[in-house]
Formats: sequence, C-alpha cells, structure tokens
Amino acid sequence: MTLKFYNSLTKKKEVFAPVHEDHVNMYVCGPTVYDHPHIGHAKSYVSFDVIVRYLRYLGYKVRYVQNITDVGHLTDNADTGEDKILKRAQRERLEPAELVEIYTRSYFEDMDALNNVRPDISPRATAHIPEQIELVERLIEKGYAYVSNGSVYFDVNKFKEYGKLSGRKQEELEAGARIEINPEKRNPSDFALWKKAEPAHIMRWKSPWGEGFPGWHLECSAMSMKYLGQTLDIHGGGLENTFPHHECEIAQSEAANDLSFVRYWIHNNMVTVNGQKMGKSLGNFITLKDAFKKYHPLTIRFFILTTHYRSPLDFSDEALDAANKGLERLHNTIQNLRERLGHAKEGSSSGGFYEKLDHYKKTFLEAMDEDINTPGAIAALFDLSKEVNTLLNSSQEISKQCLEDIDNLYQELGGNILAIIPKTFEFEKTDTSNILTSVMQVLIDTRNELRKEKQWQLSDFIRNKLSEIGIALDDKSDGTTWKKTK
RNA sequence: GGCGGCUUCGCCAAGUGGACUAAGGCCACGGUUUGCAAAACCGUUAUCCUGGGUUCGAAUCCCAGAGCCGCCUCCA
Repeated sequence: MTLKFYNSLTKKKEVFAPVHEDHVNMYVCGPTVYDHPHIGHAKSYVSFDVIVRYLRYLGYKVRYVQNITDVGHLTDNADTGEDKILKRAQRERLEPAELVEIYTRSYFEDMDALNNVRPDISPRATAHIPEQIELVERLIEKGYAYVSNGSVYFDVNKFKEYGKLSGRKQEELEAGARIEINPEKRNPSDFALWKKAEPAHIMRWKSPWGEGFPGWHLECSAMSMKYLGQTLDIHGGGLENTFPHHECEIAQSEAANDLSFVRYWIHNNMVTVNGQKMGKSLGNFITLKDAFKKYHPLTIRFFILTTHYRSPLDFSDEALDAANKGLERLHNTIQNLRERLGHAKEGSSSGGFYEKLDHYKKTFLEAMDEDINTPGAIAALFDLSKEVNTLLNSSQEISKQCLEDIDNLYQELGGNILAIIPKTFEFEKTDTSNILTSVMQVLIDTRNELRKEKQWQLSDFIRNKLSEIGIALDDKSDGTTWKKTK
C-alpha cells in the first residue's frame, strides 16, 4: 500500500516520499485572527487534520506547523489596503494584541471542538519580525528585492519561475489590469515584502528601511524556514490562496535558498452556502460558534469528511441533517457493540469474523492511500457496520475478545484517523452509583411489569415522556436499555 | 479579459480506460423483527450533461457544444 497525494504544483497524483524517510515536515497556512472562525476554516483544518493523523498512523513522525497571522494581511492584495487586524482593532477599540488574543483563543476553541489535533507549533507573525527582516535583507542582497520609499518589494521579473504554481503568466497579470498602479513598484505585479508604516499605523517595527511592518506572504516563508527547514515535505492551504499568496511564498523562499521550497502542495477546496459562494461581502458567513448551536461539532466534522477535500462542499441544513443521521447510524452500531461488551463472556472467538475485519480495514486504508479519499473510507465503515449489526443481532455467541477487537478497529480507523467516533459515548460516562441511573432502573422495571400485563397505554406513556426529555428506551429480547439523545 | 475546475440514482457523494450488471449515506416504497415503537436486517431505484471521435473495451481519454462554479477584490 502506498500513499499518494495530488500535488497542485505538478497537477498529478504522486507517490508520497518525504525528504527524510520517517519524518514529515508539514506547513499549513493558518488563520488571520481578526474574527471568529467560520465553516470554511472548519473544512480546511479538518482536511489537514486528517492528513496529519493519517501520516502519523502510517508511522511518520510529523512536525505540523500552522501559523497565526496577526499582522500584515491587508484588505486587498494590491498592497494598498488596510491591515485587517488593525482595522478591526480600531473598530472594536482594542489593542491589536488584545484583538489577536481574543480571536486566537476562539480559533483554538472551535478547532478543539472539531477534534482537530493542535499543531506542534503555532508561530505568530509578530513574534518573528527579526526572521522576516533577515529574509528581506537576504533577498535584497541577492538582487531579488529592491527598496522604494521605505518599503521593500520583490522584483517578480528576477524570479523566472514566478507563476509555476498558479499557471499565471506575467504578461497576463498585467493585462488583467485589476492591480492598482503603485508608483513605488517597478512592475505592477511586484509584491510587498516590507511596508513603510504611515504615522497613524500603530503596528510598526524598526527595520533597516525605517519603521514598518512585514508583508503578508513573508511570514510563511520565514517561519516555515525557521521551524521546518528550507524544503518542506507538505505545504497545505486553501485553494483561493494559490495566487498570489503561495506563488509569492515560492518566489521568496526559492530566491533566498536556491532550493526547491515544497515537495507536495496540497490545496483544499472551498465551502459554499446553499449553493452560493461564502464571502464577507455576501454576508452569508456562518461562524462555527453559530453552527455548533445547531449541530454537534462531530456532525460537522463528519459532514466535511463525506466529501473529498479537493471538492467543494455545499453547506445546507438538509445536507447537515442527512449527515447527522448517517453519523448516528454509525454511532448506534458502536454503542450497541460496547453495550454488549459490558456483559460479554470470555471464550473462543468467532474466527470467521476476523476475515471480514481485515477486509474492511484494507478497503478503508486503500481509500485513504488514494489522496485521502475520506468518502471512500467512510463507506468502508458503513459496510463494516452492516456486518457488525448482523453479527450483534444474530443469536450467535460472541466472545468478549472478538467484541473488543471490533471496537479496537473502530477506534483505530474511525477514532484515531478520522476522529469521528468518540472514545466514550454519553451513556458510557453514566456513573452506576448515579441517582439518575437508579431512578431509570426503577422506571424501566416498572414499565416492564406493565408490559408483562400488556398495559401498553401506560408503558408507552412512560416511553413517550422519557423521549420528550431526551431519553430513548430500547426494548431488546434480553432486557431494556436507555440512553440520552440530547 | 486571463487561469482553473465541475456536470454520476429524488438529494448528497465515491469511482478517472476492463472485476461498473457504478461504492456509501439521506429520502421513499415493500418485507423481516417488535405488543407497538426505536434500532437493525433484506429488497426495490442510475449506463454516468449533449453530440462526435479514439479503443477489442470509456462514466473514465480526445474534440465540439450546453449549463454551473472558483481564482485573478474581501475570504480557509
């Protein structure tokens, strides 16, 4: 089995082979923390989370770096806009650093809820100003950048391969004519490495070219170099950042190091809302905090993973409801499995089932190997569940060992890799000494007495009332169980 | 205007030359199970936007057309 990734640079699926055999250096563009994260962030970071998890599952030692942009990201790409952080801070009457803190925490809070593993390093741009200045100096020395009126620009004409990622040609960019003419630049598509700070601009640092602040593209080059070296195994990010952001990163990094910057470029696709593009200007942004009020974070995670990371994802209530039911189906099987495990007997295991486990595991891993085909992997889990349900419903005796092995497989695939199966469900957390548990037992016993006497009206009344407060009863041949549904 | 992508069952979504008589989920219908439910199981539902072409063989490759979308402003 071989892991393959679609590489946006070569536009081909390629066998994955990192620079160092067992290690993977991975960089993913992080958020600009000027607002709460939205469902677009969720798709992006869940996708990369699964990639990290899968690489680790395969035995790679992954160093996962994801920056926090807290300076330099302007409101437009013509190097003439306002700094997003600064603009928002002024609006909210906060120190920029205060604003950054609020939204950085908000970001991690939501990512944690989605079950994303934290990056190993979350470097902030403002904490790496010296590294960025140093990189700019190197680019000037090597003739790739020039100083102009206190700002420094990258000279795109000097870097022959500019455009190799996005497929854009220099001349075409100029023909586009959407770039404002900036007299400081030699060429309209030159981009800012360092910007001179106007007097009112309070986010400013001393530099050899006067007081200013770094350009947005620069931080990723400087910080990835510092923590991951000059050639990264994987660089991830949103499709919309291919140009200009990633293109500029390549130019800066390769010009500075004379080395290939990234082996595998991985871009994830975007989220639409009810078929329409989600955009600040369209006012249809859905923050994760709002989405979580309606849907469990795991439902959103599962929903994201039912579509391939390179495909667009349309967010709608109908789609989320469908995903919710699908995930519930998967969870039901595992809940039943664990319940059974609670009172299973030791004994010789049902050997025949192991072949099936192997089969679905293989199918799952093969799907993951093909450029992280999570929909295919999930399909394998559903197929497995069908078999497990059949086994559980059969009158066949199942050994404790066998049940444990099935549970372990779910944990391995659905838990560790996809992270859509919780380690413990609500019902498992219920303390048996808990008063609720005792009361429930009384209710269940009473109801079963009524059922024996065929007092259906009363026993249904109990079941309906419990259902209303979020407790579901389940009458099985060997007794009645209950679980919370809310 | 430049660059790129998409069009597969009612809906969502895998599959990118031969095991496809097209995975999986949701919905619907029929059945099994159940006191009735719930859960679960079984079954039913597509020839892959249109038209050409390449090939022994195409959803998968090529050409033309139709429709939709993204990036080049904001935005992961």
